[in-house]
Amino acid sequence: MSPRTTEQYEEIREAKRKHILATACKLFANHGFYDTSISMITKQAGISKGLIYNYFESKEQLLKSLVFEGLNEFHKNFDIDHDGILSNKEFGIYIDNYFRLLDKNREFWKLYFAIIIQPPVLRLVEKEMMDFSAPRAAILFNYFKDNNYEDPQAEMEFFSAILSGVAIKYLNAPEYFHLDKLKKKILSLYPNNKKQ
Amino acid sequence: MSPRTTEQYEEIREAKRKHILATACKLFANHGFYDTSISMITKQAGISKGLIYNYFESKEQLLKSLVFEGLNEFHKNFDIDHDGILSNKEFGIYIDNYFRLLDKNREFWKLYFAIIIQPPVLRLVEKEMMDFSAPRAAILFNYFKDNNYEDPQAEMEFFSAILSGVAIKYLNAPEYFHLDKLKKKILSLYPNNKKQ
Amino acid sequence: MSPRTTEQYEEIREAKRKHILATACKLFANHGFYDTSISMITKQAGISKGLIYNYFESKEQLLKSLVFEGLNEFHKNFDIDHDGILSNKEFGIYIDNYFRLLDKNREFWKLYFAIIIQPPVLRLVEKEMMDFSAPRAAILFNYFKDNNYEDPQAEMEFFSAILSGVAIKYLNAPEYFHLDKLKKKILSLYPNNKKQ
Amino acid sequence: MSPRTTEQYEEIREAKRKHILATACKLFANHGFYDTSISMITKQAGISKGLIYNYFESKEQLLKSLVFEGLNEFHKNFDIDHDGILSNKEFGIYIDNYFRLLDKNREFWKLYFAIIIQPPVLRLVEKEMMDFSAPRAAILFNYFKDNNYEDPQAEMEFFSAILSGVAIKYLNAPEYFHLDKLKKKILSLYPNNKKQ
DNA sequence: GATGAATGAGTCTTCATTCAT
DNA sequence: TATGAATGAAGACTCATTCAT
Repeated sequence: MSPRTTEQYEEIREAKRKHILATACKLFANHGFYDTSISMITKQAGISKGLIYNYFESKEQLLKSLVFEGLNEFHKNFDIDHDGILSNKEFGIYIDNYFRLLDKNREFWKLYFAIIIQPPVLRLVEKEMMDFSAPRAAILFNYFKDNNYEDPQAEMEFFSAILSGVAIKYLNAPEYFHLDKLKKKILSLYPNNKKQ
Repeated sequence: MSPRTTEQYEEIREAKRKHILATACKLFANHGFYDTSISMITKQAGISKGLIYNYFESKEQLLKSLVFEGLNEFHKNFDIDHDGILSNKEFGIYIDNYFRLLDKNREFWKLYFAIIIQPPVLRLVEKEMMDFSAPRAAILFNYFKDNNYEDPQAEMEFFSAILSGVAIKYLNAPEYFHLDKLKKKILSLYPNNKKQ
Repeated sequence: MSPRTTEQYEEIREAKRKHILATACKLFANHGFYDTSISMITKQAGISKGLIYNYFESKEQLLKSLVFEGLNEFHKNFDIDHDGILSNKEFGIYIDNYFRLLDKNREFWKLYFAIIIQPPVLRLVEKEMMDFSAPRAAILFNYFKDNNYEDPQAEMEFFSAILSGVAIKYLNAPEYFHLDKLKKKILSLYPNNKKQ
Repeated sequence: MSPRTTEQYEEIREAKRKHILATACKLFANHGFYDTSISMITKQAGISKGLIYNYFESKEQLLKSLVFEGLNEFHKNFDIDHDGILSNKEFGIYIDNYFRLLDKNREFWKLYFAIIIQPPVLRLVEKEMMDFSAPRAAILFNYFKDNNYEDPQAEMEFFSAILSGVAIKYLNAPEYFHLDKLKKKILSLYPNNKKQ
């Protein structure tokens, strides 16, 4: 058999990396960062304990990668044309996507909210978080300002709070909170994008 | 010398108990439950490591007491006359108190939200939490129903989500989120209590 | 009321001492020396934790007193006239008493055998034990020698072994081992004292 | 370099496991279960403190394994053909082996008797003990019954008591108790097997 | 790349003993 | 004499990480 090419190795490596990340995400989300041991992850992922350090420097780095790559994925759906301006259409799409991804990637978001609330874990990924949230906040501020809201800052804060609140409530008790109804309620508060 | 009287002992115990709880609350809130060791608490509280077990059965029990007594304190401000019905006035007072206590007991609420999002920690206090949230949800549902809201259930969920979202955002970045503006925004959504 | 006399105080003190010893004996026998804490003893005895140190120097000393005083009590029934010689009658009485006290003071004997088998506990009371067992062994040796047993030493060892074995088996499972039958069996091995 | 094969790992594990068991047996026998710390065992065995938990779930499990495997070893010498019936020959062999193994594995038997007498430790291994002693008692009962002893139950109890008593006395003071003489004495009580 | 045995610092918890009152 | 709060050393156990193979 001919030896594998470098690309093939890279592919295999990348696939295993993703596999480890996915396994860790599930476990972190359901057991918490501290109650998930490296052993649990490697056992669940079907690899040996030592191997994980071949892919990630440490447990902390694993978490960072997880959060960073997850947020990256999500960020693609915000300000789609990357012009720093949110059109009414983009605003509507954003809300749509928010709810869709919240439901689709429950585990990731559970992890995300657990992280931003737990100080010592947050510290680990603080920089990464800021890199995402700061520009997003600015863009939202401008959106409300451009749409002549009286107090765009307050509006932005309120809007962020609603989205976070809905997420937390839903993630915590998916059987009791109805995403579709909540989404409709939110959309009714921001009628602009309806006409779009 | 004769020994202290029972009352003297009880006073000492109660004072120290409160002192330990306050110390633990601060540390849990700022470092997280798992990153706060018993050693840290006792050192901070100025007592020996063993003594804490004279007051609390375990680290878990300490957390339970903390949550339970904190929620108890908070609960006093909801449905003040305990008739199971929320008048418009009580609804307004509730919002007032929510914001006031959120600011006043920031540490407790940081701890609270950290807990409800972290599965393994939540499990420890699940029962206590439920005993508080279930009746509260029911009363809110009735409030919206009695006030002829189209979908009281959705309204209740939405209202809960907003409150939680505001809390999380504020607790996470008090310097960036303006409680007074957010409160005004919320009140504007529920005009009934204005007229009261 | 007139103050108590010195003797009254002594009596009270002695009664409380005995009470503590009895409580400790029961607990040691049923839970083992290491699994019985000072707290357990004082709680069971209805006194405060500190008070026990007013009666016994330490947990170890408490054990020593327990064993020493118990053996002392038992020893009264051996070589009744203290002439260093065991008559056939005294031999028979000894066996009688052995079985009687084994049943009556089960707790003490459980403790006793637990002690002589557990090295670190034994070390604590080694001297006391030796002071009892050495002269007893000598007297038994002489008894078998005077009664013209072929190998008095072997006989003495065998006899001691039987008594210990019966005790251990019985104490361990009183419902399965029948003291009366075992006693009859032993007596049949040493017919001399029957004729007496 | 390629990793070790599964067999290599298993060999390493098994060897180390046996080494730990042997070390623990010696220490438990000489210091008692409670006075032997995990630290002592690992230090004596020349391994790190954590490693022992790679081989045994807990200190209790270590004890259980020790007792179970030791009794298993011993049991091989009882009712050799496993037909549930003890021939006179097997009875004699049993006594032979009992004395031989008592001397050879003194440490194990010290541990064994320390355990059956200490209630809290016994509780840990109760089931394992019963699984061994119950069938043995039954077989002995049948042996005495088949050999027309008047009261087979009493005989069985007596025989068990003697063996236990001899063991305890010998293990406690090997320099004072003469196994060979005691064995001869016992054999003289059960002459059947002499003719065999 | 892959394995899992090995390390050791750190965690929660217990408990005999002391001591101010 | 009597109380129980307080101490701190020591114990069992966990787990991220390393490393020989």
